[in-house]
Amino acid sequence: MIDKLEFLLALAREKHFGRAADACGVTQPTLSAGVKQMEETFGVLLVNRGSRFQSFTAEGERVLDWARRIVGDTRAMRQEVHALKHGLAGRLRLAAIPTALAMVETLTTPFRARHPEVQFTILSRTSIEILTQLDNLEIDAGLTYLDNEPLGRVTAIPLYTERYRLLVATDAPLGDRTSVTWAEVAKVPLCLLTPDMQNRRIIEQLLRDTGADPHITLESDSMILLYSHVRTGRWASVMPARLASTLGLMDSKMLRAIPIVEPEATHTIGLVAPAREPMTPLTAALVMEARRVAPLLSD
Amino acid sequence: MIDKLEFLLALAREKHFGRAADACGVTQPTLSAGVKQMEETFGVLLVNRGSRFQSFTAEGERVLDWARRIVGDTRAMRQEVHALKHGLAGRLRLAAIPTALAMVETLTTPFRARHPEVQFTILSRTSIEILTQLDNLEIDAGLTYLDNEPLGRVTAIPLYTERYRLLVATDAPLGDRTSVTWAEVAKVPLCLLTPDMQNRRIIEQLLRDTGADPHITLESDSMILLYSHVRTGRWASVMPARLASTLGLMDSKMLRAIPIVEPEATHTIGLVAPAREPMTPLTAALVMEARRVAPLLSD
DNA sequence: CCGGTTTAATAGGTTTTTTCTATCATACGA
DNA sequence: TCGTATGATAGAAAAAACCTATTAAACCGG
Repeated sequence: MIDKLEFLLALAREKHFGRAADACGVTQPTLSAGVKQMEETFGVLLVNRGSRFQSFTAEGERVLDWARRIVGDTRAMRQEVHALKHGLAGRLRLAAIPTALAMVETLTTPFRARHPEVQFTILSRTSIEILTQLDNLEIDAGLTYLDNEPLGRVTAIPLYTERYRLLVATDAPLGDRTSVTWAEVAKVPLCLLTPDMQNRRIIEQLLRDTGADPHITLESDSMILLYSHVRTGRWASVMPARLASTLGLMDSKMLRAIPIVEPEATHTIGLVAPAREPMTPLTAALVMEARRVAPLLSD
Repeated sequence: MIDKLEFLLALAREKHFGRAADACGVTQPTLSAGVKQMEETFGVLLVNRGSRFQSFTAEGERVLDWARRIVGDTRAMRQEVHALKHGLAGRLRLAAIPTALAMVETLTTPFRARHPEVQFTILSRTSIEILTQLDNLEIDAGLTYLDNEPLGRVTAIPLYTERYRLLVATDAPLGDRTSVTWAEVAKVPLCLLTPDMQNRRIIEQLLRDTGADPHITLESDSMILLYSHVRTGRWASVMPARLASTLGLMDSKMLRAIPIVEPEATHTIGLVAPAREPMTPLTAALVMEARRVAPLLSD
């Protein structure tokens, strides 16, 4: 039964019988049969199919909701029993927005010191992807904006506030300033994250609020790529202060991270975990670590 | 997997492999194998066995907790999907303390008018049994005291307050009074519920508070039996006012239900359902009915 | 201390269920 | 219209679940 519910979850995220079957480590006929069997026991169609996967029926969506809960609880149970016997162990699957990637370390380092048997998988994802994957049990927790877009059913622990800096080569325009305004930033060629990133949307909004038409001449989903382009002196970028200092840019002679004012915008970044009671032991431990670390990060 | 969890739940309430197997509709070796298999997949012993069932291990108790939740959610899922397709149907399993049995009708009658496909099973149980069976998913809801002993993790909907009456034959001692005190009640031969019933403990406490040593010369777990003994005129009993009126005693010339004062004690009786979110559709509907009915029952 | 009883584990065999491979039917796109 | 992608179906093989019968161990009353 629980295996069948996992089939349904896989189908929900892959929207494709074959790929869902792969994800579950079974063949496509096995998954098809599993779904069909659930439909027979419930006496209700769960999936609208034409010649391919189309969508879930209303009943299917409800079952999906329950499946998320039941599968999640089952995993939590396994993990908890294992932790009782062998201590906290296993793999924590995290996802973070690109601008938060550099600070994940402030969470993972003390966590690992406390629980050496725990392994991590950390992915760079958009804020929307983080929330979806959280819902679908694909990750255990995420690091994303808490105050900008609706979060859904999650537990949120604020970690720090993002303040924005103009990242620019020392010898480039504006490179010698101690502070700049958003209006000034809008006039220089910028490289930013791609528009599917919330950070990009935030910054673009701030730029447009000045009435200007910003020149975003390069975009990427990688902060490293942006960073390397700024080093050429031909682009500037905007990034959170904490990210800039973590990267050690403050020490560099070539690059500067200049506070951007008017307005001095801030956004809260924090840990989000599924709002389940009780949480899996690993997630609970991570949340506890986040609460411990948060005061050390506040400005 | 879920079947195995059901095995564990059955074992928890039967404390006996053979009886648990019977309850699950399988043979004893099947249940034994199921439990052993769980122990192997978890890598942990769940049950302490000597030559017979002894107890659950710490890990076993945790798994049991999860099992209650997961099995409950699975049933709720089935029920919900069925309700989506065919409307609210199925069997609602209730338990009520004996003194509340006569008023269950005020809940079931309007409920059945609204949902004709729903069937009921209603058992007479002690307040403690009700809470245990609620935990073990053996019943969907119960009717019991809300204000006297600790309830645990339940949703409680107050329905009415119990006030006490001396049930006595018209020609017996005290039979002609318009009100009596607890001290007077303590002096006549009484028949009451057995001491495992909370109602008995409440009344005995009230009697002892007067300093007297009450004569409880007959006890039973059946209100009907008590009632038939009072009719002989050789015993009196104490019962809630609402029960007395529901039984139509007020109309009878032979029996009277006389208010007991000093003090005029009251206890709240209500519906209790597992504090699960979301509830099964049947339980949710019953809770809604209880909320609807409650104002009509208040004095 | 000794047979009888209760209780759960084990062995062996049967049935049921699950899963796989291979193939087919259908729709979609170029 | 033909090639491709997708999911259903059929049939066989493998795995599992389950049952009956039996055994081993503890408990109990005399």
